[in-house]
Amino acid sequence: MSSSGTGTELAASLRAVGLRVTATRERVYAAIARSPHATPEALTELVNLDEPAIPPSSVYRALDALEEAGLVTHTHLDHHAPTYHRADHAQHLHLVCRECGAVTESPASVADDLVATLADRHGFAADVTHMAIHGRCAACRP
Amino acid sequence: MSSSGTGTELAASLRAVGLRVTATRERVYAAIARSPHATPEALTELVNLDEPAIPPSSVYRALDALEEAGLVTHTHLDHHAPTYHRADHAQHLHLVCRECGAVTESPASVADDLVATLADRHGFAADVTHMAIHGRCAACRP
DNA sequence: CTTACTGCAAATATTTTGCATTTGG
DNA sequence: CCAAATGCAAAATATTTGCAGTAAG
Repeated sequence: MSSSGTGTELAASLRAVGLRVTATRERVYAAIARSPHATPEALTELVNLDEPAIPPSSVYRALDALEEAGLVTHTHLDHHAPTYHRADHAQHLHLVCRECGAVTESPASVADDLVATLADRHGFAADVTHMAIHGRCAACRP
Repeated sequence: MSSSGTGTELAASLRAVGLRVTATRERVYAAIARSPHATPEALTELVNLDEPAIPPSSVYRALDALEEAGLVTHTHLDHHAPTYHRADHAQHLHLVCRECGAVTESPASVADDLVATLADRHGFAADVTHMAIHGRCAACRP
């Protein structure tokens, strides 16, 4: 049980949807695990601390593959910035400070009431796992 | 009180922050009022049903100006799509269907509990007005 | 008048795609 | 082996910017 069996899960999840296990996908997945809330650009940089370098286009394709395998999800925390995180670490909401940009996490359960209300009133099945809430964090409040 | 004095409010809000009142800004603002949740691209198209045509770059600049004047706000409902709405019509959340893309609105008050909880547990002042919730709408559920 | 705004076109930034080559299963 | 994935470079998309002319105040 060296490193929580993550490598094995990655292989299994990819194969389960008919995708291959490649070095590129392993490296991108490892980078996401190391750096939650990272953008594709940031992940490219992070991944390329090691060689051989992986071009941005391949990072994008790896992200698609990982997402298709259900290993990662992405959220749009701000403008041009999809951020990726591991699916098994996704049960939280993102509190994005409009002031300093800090991203805090909160357990998804705080939104249970809201989810129930939306299901009730609109028949809408909300996935709060993908939710970003903007506002002002404790540190940036007067 | 013909049309709720909107034209006057626009002029006043722009001037209040030292911006000028121009035909471009009036037309873009009118388009937003007519079509909530529209992207810059959609607004450009809508605005250009009348002539003279306004180029995209000017629409972007008008949106910036209107936002700076506090007349409109924008939200990111999905990938490359900031959507604009009038600030005085913004007290709602956006329920975005991942299936069909439909955007439903729900009064912001349904999130009151959540807002209170986040303030309580994280000292985070959430602005649910800018919140998009992804999921599946009633029509797209089995 | 004076400075901000606009239109146009070119520049940026970001993500996607075609295709020959490599590699996983 | 065969199909899928990669690397590279070029294309597509979205947004920003420089500048000279126009118009708001």
